[in-house]
Amino acid sequence: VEPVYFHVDLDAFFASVEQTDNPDLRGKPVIIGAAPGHRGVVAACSYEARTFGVHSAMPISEAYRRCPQGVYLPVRMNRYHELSTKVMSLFGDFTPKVQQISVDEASLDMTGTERLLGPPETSARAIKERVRTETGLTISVGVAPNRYLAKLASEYKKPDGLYRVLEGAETAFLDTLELSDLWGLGKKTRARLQELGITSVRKLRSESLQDLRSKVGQGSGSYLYTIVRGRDPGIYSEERKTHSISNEHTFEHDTADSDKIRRTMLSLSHEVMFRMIDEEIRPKTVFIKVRFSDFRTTTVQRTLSRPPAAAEELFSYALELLNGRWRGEPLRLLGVGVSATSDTQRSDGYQGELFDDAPGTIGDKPHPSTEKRRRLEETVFKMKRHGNQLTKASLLDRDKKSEGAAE
DNA sequence: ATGGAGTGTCGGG
DNA sequence: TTACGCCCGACACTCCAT
Repeated sequence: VEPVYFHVDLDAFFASVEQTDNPDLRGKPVIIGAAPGHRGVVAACSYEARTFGVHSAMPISEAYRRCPQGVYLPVRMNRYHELSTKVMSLFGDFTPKVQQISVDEASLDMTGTERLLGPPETSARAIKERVRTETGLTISVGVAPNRYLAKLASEYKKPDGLYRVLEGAETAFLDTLELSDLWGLGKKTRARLQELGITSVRKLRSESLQDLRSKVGQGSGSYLYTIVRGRDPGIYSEERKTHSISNEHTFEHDTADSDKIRRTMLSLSHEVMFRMIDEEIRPKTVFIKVRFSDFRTTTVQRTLSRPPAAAEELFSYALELLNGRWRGEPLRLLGVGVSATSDTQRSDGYQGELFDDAPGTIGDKPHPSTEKRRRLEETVFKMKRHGNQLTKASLLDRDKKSEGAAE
């Protein structure tokens, strides 16, 4: 049986939810994110807003300049999560092989469903219709012989799109795209390729694996070589555990107030420790992140002999790291994090003790506030949506196998 | 050679 | 006077130890 994958993407998700929840907003430029006048960016915006040149990740101040008549709304992650769960469960009626990629995306293995559901175009239309009638939301569906191409296909006809890349038409499809349409090929790599005289997918495909690897690096070289041939680089491979947890904060105004900085550091540390315990991971490396007024950003890390056992302990290590790097200049951002580099951080029966017998454990603290729980849920969810992403290492291994002859 | 640690870069949701 | 969040994983590069 020929493999068939669907990539499903909810259109302008956050903004669409706001518009279906409040019909007054339909047809209007809706911008979700920080409030105008504050530091922050656009998390999502409606297609109406996009006609003003607004797009996600744009500084909110810039968005406001371009679209002062827009309706600016805060992120209501709980509500989006709710609808996301509903939509994801609908996909389960079409195939058991649903991989949620993020809050608004899923990759479906539809191989072998034809006998039951009809050809891919038919089942794709059925899914779109089902989501629309049950939630009022529109989705874009990409159909292809592998997950990577399905992802690109879902972008191809947005919004409310449906596009299929047939077997045998992979490279022809890719040749209709710009380099910037390729997932995993960002601005910097594009600039590097431009320097090398590579400005199209076709040209990129004409480069040898060896050249690509030497010019853009081993990992990226193999990756690019794979994707321009319409092969799956494995961006949605199965496994994936959390390796790091971090919490950072941009001050409303840059500050050199050491008391304020200490207090911020402490609350960031508490949040990180809370999530460490909640997710049952035991990372041994502590790091801090500092951003200065001029946007220069630096991280400092230190590996411990055992995981920090309490927020206060994490806080004291973080403070030490800060002292090594901060000379009293105003700070724009402060972050605290933990990561597990080498040895596994998998939860097992043994881990409880390390927390239990540590001094000042979180165990004798009161229950986290409702607000804190809510934020935790949001954060955990946001992190989980990254849980199915590409491991470039595994890609490299795959490549060494499949391209061994070329090496 | 190999691998850990530390720092920074890149790409993405 | 003026922008630029928050969080994640992978990787390059360097220094260092084995």
